[in-house]
Amino acid sequence: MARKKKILLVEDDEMLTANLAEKLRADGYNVDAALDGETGWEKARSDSYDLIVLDIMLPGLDGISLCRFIRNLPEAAYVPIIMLTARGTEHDRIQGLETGADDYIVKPFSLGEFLSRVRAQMRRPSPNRSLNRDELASGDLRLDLTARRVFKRDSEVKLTNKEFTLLAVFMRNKQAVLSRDFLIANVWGEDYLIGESDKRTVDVHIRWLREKIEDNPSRPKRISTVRGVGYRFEG
Amino acid sequence: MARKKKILLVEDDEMLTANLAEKLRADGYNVDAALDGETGWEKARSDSYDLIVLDIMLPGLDGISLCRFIRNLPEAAYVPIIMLTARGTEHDRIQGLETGADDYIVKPFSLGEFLSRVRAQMRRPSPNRSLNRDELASGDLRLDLTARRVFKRDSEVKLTNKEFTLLAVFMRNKQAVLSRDFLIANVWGEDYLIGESDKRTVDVHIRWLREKIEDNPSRPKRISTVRGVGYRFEG
DNA sequence: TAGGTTTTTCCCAATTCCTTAAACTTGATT
DNA sequence: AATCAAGTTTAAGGAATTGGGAAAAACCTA
Repeated sequence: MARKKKILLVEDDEMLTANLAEKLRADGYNVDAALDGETGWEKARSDSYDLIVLDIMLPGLDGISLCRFIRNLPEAAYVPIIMLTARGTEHDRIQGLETGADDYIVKPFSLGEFLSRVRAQMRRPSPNRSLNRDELASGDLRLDLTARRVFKRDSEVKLTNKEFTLLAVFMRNKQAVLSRDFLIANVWGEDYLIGESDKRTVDVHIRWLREKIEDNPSRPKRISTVRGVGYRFEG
Repeated sequence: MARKKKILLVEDDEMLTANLAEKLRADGYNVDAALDGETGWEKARSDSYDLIVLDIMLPGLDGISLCRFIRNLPEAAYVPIIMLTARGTEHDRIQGLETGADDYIVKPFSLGEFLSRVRAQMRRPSPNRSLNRDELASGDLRLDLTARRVFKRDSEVKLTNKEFTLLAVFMRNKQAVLSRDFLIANVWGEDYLIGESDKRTVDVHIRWLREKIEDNPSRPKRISTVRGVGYRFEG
């Protein structure tokens, strides 16, 4: 039989938490609760959930920041998140959804409504399971080719288009020395006509990339240069 | 029919090992399991695998060290390695990822996810397979054309671009006496114009090369001089 | 279209590498 | 052993390559 789905509830109103938890358990879910933001963060990062319910107003770490943190965890980036808030103002709402919540419930709400939203999220064929995701990983770098996102250690690194493709080419050719010509052909395209002088643009992109993925950009460990030949991505 | 791909599984949780092995076998792989680091090491060095799955936390020899050892085996240096790590143990995790694993999976994970990551590694036709790597070896010298690296008795020797191509030319023409003209044509390029007198530059490069690859540079054993003709690389 | 981001170009400084020249060593030949 | 041709070694200048700053150009997006 299928494993029970696990839900994390982060809400500071104990009464409400108890009610919601009870309702969810009655519906067959496995529920974990946290009464403040920090505890919620601890749980979110150390266990894996199928859904996270976050109150926006929380003591300590607020729901919006927490949501953002969670979205930056490579392993939890795609967990569905439902936000709860007392205020239904346009502003909060937009902010909430922009940080990547999947749904938004305005207090007060009925248990019935709550449950049906939860079920909706569970039904949704979320991109959560990395089953069909096309990924490349190496060391503590992981890159999701489907979503074009890159994670270093535990947090997301924002790369531009060229940087991303460049990195992908490197990761598909670990350990190999790649010439500028090869990189241009594979990142810019075979047909990219280029004068000898413009190969320097490769160097510049390498620099931007190093800036973002190296721990110490001036002493690059991941992408090393092979003088006179090109660059090499170390495993 | 193609040979079954062989996977080595090093994980101390017997239950988990059994599950993973079963799943992998059902998917057509040949699975070998080890319940501790030492056994894993024995197997890794005495047999050849297409993929190795390592838990980080292991009794005795831990996964991180094991991974490092494997990466130092010349014949297994490029086997894809997937690490299994427990969530939350920030420190171990980061360390592990730097030793050159090709992917990592955070526990708890689903069997489906596990399998898809295994398949991803197997699918990869990258230079990770030692089979596809372009290598030249002779005695205790090994030179990896793809990565442009040279190893002398398992430790890397840093060569400059010219030195590297020079050595490659020698190793492709073992035992043959190569004239300076031949070397210039093959290392510097056919079109390299040079005054008769300046063939000395070849000698100078030979000298740097000897400095780096000979045990005793003043009594060269690998590259010997054939007076009046050129140089010869001894097997 | 304005404003921000991404991509490309350009230039200079730092560095590494290559060449050249010259002194020195070795080996062959007589 | 003396001589000469060929090879070796060292050091110094010069060439080539890369890194970093900055800004123009192209590209988006609101």
